[in-house]
Amino acid sequence: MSTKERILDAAERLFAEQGFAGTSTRAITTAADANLAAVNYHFGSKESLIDAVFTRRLEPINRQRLEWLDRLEATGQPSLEEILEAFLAPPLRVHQDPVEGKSLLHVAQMIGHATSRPDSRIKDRLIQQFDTIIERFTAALARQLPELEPAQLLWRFLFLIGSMAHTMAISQDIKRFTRGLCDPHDVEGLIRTMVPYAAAGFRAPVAAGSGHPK
Amino acid sequence: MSTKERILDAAERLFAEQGFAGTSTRAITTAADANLAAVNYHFGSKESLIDAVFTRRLEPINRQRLEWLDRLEATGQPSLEEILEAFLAPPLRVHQDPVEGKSLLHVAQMIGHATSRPDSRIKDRLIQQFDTIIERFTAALARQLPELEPAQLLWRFLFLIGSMAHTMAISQDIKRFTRGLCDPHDVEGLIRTMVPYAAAGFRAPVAAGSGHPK
DNA sequence: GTCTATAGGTGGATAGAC
DNA sequence: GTCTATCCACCTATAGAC
Repeated sequence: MSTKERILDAAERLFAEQGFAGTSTRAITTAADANLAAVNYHFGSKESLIDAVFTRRLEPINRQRLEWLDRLEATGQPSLEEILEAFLAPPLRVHQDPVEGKSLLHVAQMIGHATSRPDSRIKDRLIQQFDTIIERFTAALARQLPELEPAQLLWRFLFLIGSMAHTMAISQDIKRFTRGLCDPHDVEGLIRTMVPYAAAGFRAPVAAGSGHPK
Repeated sequence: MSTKERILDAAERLFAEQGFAGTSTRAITTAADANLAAVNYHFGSKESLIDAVFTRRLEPINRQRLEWLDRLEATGQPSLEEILEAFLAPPLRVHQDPVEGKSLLHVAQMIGHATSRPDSRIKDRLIQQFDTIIERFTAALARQLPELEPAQLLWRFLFLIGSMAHTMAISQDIKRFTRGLCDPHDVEGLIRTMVPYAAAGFRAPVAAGSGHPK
């Protein structure tokens, strides 16, 4: 494996475990069995390395989501459940993959670090990676739920993202939290749990006055 | 205002904005207009300061949740919507309060920082603050939904926590994300949106095989 | 591409005067 | 309780040999 790849792997793990500020390039190069100067040689700076770590994992997942949605829409109007599955399954499946699983756990934790920090350039560039995804999926959901006001649909989409992101970020604590009742490694079961939960939420009648005080 | 309080206020804001490792005690004491040695004098260490910042805000909110649930249960079996409101309204209301609002936004972001870091003592002590809450509310939900398997109920409770935590953590980006359609400052509207969404999710029929592969 | 060496800076924590 | 002064470990980044 090349030095560049070893650095990406080590950085991914350490950034997830300790945050960006909490991880020194020294720690990364040591863990990667590379020289201290290698980060700057291969990536230019610590910040560019962070971007590279994100892009390597997110690009394939978001491509999969869009291809899945493309396939669904090519054969007519997809159901609400199908749209939700196209959104949830790609990240959750990678998340659980025995080979790549840890990598996406780490990325989920890194996203937690980045989104928790309100004003960082890291976060801005991260959000760009999701622009197309948000646009395509909200459009598909709106076609399936024409009665739902746009603001309500967006709120519910945010709730869905929160459920997914939170589940992934704390997956290693879920067993302890639930005293072993919930098994985060059973991803197909998790998908079959999350899709109906979210679908029912999206179909719920709007309470009087929600989000439209005037 | 005492030096101790000024340090807590400054630390809360800076930890939220920049994470724990990204915030130096120097930055905190400068922002608090206090002496560099004051953090160690009043709190002993940076880590104990982090704990103090969390406890100051979380303790009253979790007390409010439990009192609300106590009142509900004193007058019979509360409805699913009432239980969810008792769980969601206290943090969301503080979150939006003109005086204390920023403080809880900061705590939400700090929770994001802490939960994103898998192995920290900070996270362990943070989780303890929620032990009673989780126990009492899952029990109340289970009484209201006796047909739902315990594992399914816990999954759905995790989804709810994710929706709430995520909404609070990114509240300052919601306007931008939704092109102004969703207004995170309309908390009563948000509560009236989130409660029916989650209630419908909790009541959704369980898909075949979810969470019980064997 | 990889190494050593080092510059130049910031970190948490403390000692001891007031 | 608050201050100054200081210790020393650690940080990112770069220069320059190989």
